[in-house]
Amino acid sequence: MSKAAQTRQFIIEKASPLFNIKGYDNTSLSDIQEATGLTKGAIYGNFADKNELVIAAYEYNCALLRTTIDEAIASTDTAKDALLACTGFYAKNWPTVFKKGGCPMMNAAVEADDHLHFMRDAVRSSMKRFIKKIQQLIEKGQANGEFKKNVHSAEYAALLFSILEGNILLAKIMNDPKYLKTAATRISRMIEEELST
Amino acid sequence: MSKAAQTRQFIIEKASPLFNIKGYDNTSLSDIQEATGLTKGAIYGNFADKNELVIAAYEYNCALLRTTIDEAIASTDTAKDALLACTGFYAKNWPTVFKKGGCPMMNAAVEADDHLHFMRDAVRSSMKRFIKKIQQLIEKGQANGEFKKNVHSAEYAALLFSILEGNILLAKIMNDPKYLKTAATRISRMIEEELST
DNA sequence: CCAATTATATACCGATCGGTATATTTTATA
DNA sequence: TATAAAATATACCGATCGGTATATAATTGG
Repeated sequence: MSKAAQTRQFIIEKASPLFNIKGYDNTSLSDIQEATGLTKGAIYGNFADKNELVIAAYEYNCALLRTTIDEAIASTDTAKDALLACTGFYAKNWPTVFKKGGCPMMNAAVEADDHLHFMRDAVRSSMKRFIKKIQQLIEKGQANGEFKKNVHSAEYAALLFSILEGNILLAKIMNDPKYLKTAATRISRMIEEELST
Repeated sequence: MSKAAQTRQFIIEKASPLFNIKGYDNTSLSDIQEATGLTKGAIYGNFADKNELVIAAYEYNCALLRTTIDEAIASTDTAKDALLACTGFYAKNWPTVFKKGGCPMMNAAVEADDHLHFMRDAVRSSMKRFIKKIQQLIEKGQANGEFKKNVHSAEYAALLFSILEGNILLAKIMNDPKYLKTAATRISRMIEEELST
């Protein structure tokens, strides 16, 4: 890896939590200078403009989330447990996630359709990807007989995702993780009563 | 109403949709000047600073939403229909709501815990108020025998709210109201199968 | 190890931000 | 209608924003 590539990665790693906590628009270049200890020369030598860094940082935030959730999924045996691990991730890791600014998709989503339109596609595809992951877990369960086959997997996945996000919103603004517990309990119940055979 | 009070109200009415669409932070004083046709003199003559206007506009956005939903509720007879009217509001009025920037509570919530901390209390209490409205509709149904009494009304109200908000988030970023329909269908089913006696 | 290249630092730019002091206009009152 | 008071317009302020041209330093290949 060339020196510049290293620096680029370093900038992304230092900037991404800032973006997720302070907001992509509200985080300034000087914030990033401070966090990295670098100057504008180094930053603009590695990114064409702030937007490029914003996108890269957002992708990094999502990738980090994905990796962690994939690990949780990997250590399960059944589709049901995998689904629980995936949807229960936020409830289980709330202090950590909260400290890092909450769900990157939700945070970016609001800014994206407010005014940072250039990142809307990135937000959309990361959300679709997440929902698709849930969908595939459902379908896996349907294929191996764990889950009922008459459930519309895509629609159901989106529903689970929205319950999750809605409760994250509440938990964050109220500063109370009890909402995440409610969400986890509800989803667990839905899996038990509506999905499981 | 004095001239200044009139102007103050006029500014709030013109600024509030802007804030909800562009974001409270991203909407500048010059945006507001343009929208009102007034100058900074008039604006700062009626508000101590931008924050005061932001709070006033947010309250106005919430009050508007509340009024419309209350009207929908008023034209119902049963607790069940009232609950459906309340939770189905966004699905029914999506084009209008969408054009106005979506749910004011969600929009403000993300900005509030990102960096506009001064409006966090306002967001919290408006959300609590909305959830309480749902809760009271549930309790009304429990009192008159429409709903089962073993449901935790407050918790259940928060759950319905989060399903609603989660789907609004999805609908907005994906620009697809189908998610709102899913939410409405799901909530309708929950009322039928879990609440109704 | 030296030169060419790449990467980073420095100093600056125009635009825009929220906010304010003051001048001017409009409103209300006597 | 004259005048005091209130409301609005104008012109400006310092700070900060993203971005860039250029100077300096670090890296790399021969």
